[in-house]
Amino acid sequence: MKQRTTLKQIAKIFNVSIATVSKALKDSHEISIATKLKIQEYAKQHNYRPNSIALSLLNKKTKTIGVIMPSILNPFFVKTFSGVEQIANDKGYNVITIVSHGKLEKEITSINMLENGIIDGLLISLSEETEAKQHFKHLEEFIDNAGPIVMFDRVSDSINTDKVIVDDFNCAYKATEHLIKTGCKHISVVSTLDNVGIIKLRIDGYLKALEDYKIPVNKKIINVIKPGYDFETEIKTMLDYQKVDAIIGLEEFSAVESMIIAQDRGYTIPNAISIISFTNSDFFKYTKPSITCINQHSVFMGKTAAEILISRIEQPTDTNTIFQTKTIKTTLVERNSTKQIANNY
Amino acid sequence: MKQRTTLKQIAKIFNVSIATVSKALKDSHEISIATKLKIQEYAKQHNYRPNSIALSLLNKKTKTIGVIMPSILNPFFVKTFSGVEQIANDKGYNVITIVSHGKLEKEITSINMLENGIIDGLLISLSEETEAKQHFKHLEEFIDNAGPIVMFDRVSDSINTDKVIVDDFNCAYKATEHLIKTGCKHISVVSTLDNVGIIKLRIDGYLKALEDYKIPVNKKIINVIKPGYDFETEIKTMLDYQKVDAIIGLEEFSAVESMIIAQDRGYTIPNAISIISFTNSDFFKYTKPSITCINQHSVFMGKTAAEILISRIEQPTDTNTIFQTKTIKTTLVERNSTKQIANNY
DNA sequence: TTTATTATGTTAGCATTTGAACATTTTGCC
DNA sequence: GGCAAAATGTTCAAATGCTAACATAATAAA
Repeated sequence: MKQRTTLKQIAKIFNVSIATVSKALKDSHEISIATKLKIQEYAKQHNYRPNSIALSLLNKKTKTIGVIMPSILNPFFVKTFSGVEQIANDKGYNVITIVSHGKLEKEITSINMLENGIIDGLLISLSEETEAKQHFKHLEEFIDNAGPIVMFDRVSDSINTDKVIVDDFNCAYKATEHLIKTGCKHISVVSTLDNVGIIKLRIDGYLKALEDYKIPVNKKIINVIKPGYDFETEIKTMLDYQKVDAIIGLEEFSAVESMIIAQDRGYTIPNAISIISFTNSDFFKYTKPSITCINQHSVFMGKTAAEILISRIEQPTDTNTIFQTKTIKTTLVERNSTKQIANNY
Repeated sequence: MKQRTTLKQIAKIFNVSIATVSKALKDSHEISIATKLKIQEYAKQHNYRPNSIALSLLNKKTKTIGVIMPSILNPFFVKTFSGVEQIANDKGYNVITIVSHGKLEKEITSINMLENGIIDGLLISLSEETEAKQHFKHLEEFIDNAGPIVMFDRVSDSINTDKVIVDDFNCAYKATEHLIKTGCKHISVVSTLDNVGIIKLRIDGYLKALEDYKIPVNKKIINVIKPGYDFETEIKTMLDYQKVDAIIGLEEFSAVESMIIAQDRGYTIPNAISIISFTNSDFFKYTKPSITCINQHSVFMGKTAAEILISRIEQPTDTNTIFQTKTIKTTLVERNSTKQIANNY
């Protein structure tokens, strides 16, 4: 790596001031054509590029945004990230990504690190622990010191920012309703995430559907598996001791794993047990049977969140801004892990 | 967002110079305890954080690295990225991610953008087009102007940098050998990527295994599907008109899709046709049958690449550095899409 | 001579660090 | 007690790379 070309250097070579070089490179009319030409020529040849760090210091804008997610090894977040990346790049922003691994501590230190002026704004999906402990001071601090935040998917009402969410209540309702219409009566819900707001919403939607269709609730088949418990054991026990004719998996892995366990125990899918999963993973096409799922349009969600954030950055708002919450509509993608809707509906 | 706290501000409040504040916050012995205390107290209360942009300008280090990948909607790259993110964060670096979508143009503009001093170094897996056109000027320029590059997975010998690769030749060899040992004789290779160096290496490894085991080569079942051709049609045609008893998929999707198509056409897996895939996607466990694959240890690859890059950044090398190429060992993960090894081996 | 016009330079500012310089106080010694 | 030397506390100035407002100089036209 050789010495980077700077205005100063060029100025020295042509025996002019730094300002002249700066203006010449901007093709300012103030500078004579001859001077401009030779300076531009030299700059091009030496591959001059204005130092963006210096520019950032000057403009107090870095054209960089941050994204904090609980996980990246998860199709939902990968797709969301992909949407964010696309929009950010289109609009000339760089994206700094941080994975919180569900840990509040990591979230705090990362946000503190990003609070020093490196990013113009932040996209965040809260870590499990953050939601469980309802700790949001770090977010408020960021907003105070660094710039706007847009929360997506795992959001909190306690923080006043823009939000992009999925209609979790409704889509859980729709999924449950769909299963009911295909003749299921003992519908289980399985999740590995506890204390996460969206999970509560989904379960509420599920309960509401049961209520509306006058199906009794069996709490033993609402299976939120806490950390430390073995997924397989829990599901096996449930299948052995409870009547279950459908499973709604609240995350990809819950759904596929449950299906495999059920198949191993001899249940046919979808006749003995139907399966619906949240999140549309590309791989659901390839399982046997392919898995019916709720498409949360995660790429679109990422795009939307990034768009909102960038517009907030570019046209900062006054103190009494009203923040918006955008809800992404979900769709049910019917595949072969659910039965056809019965005639009497 | 209120006004960010700066040294200047604090200095004004206590009627001291900026330097005093700076030193006080660094707990310098030059400053009296009383002054230090009140300044530190105030700084803490007002949540002062040194502006990293100003520091970057001063130190010519941003503690940020870039990662450019052809795709992010691909388990291999996601895992690699995850490894990179972990190491970078451990070492206090931020990661800026850019997806080239296989396009040279995107790669060039991104690298130019990152050449302005925003990042201290770059990790890159070349886009398909870059490899096809053998265009590397942008990379050389980056190295000249901005800092070290470490290439991973899709690398080029034309560029003198550190590299982290997979032993593509050997693992294709091993996969082919494994199939041969389980009794397969008509082994097809399927890929959707053309003009990518690693694909050539893999095919070479495959050919070498055939040669060593004296199995005749049938070029019609080496199926590199060019853009514009329909995957399904190509595979169907191959299965209908050629004798095939095994398929090696050079990327996840090639493998799963091929398996599904074969199953649809009535072939049993693994008895009629065996399947081996490159890259260990978590979902290969959940297909029926589960898919035997080559674990490329992508997370580890990402970690290794990040470690090399950061050490290059932190202890810059002289002009005549010898760069290293690290090869990640792969392992064959046997599942149910391949037969057991026959007795006579 | 005055006034534009054209080309270039000066300065301040963005936030920070750091070694040198300065001023003040304390200490030591005769 | 007086004075130099040492210690202490604080400020200055330069540096990072760049821009923008303002200033200056020289030339040409009125």
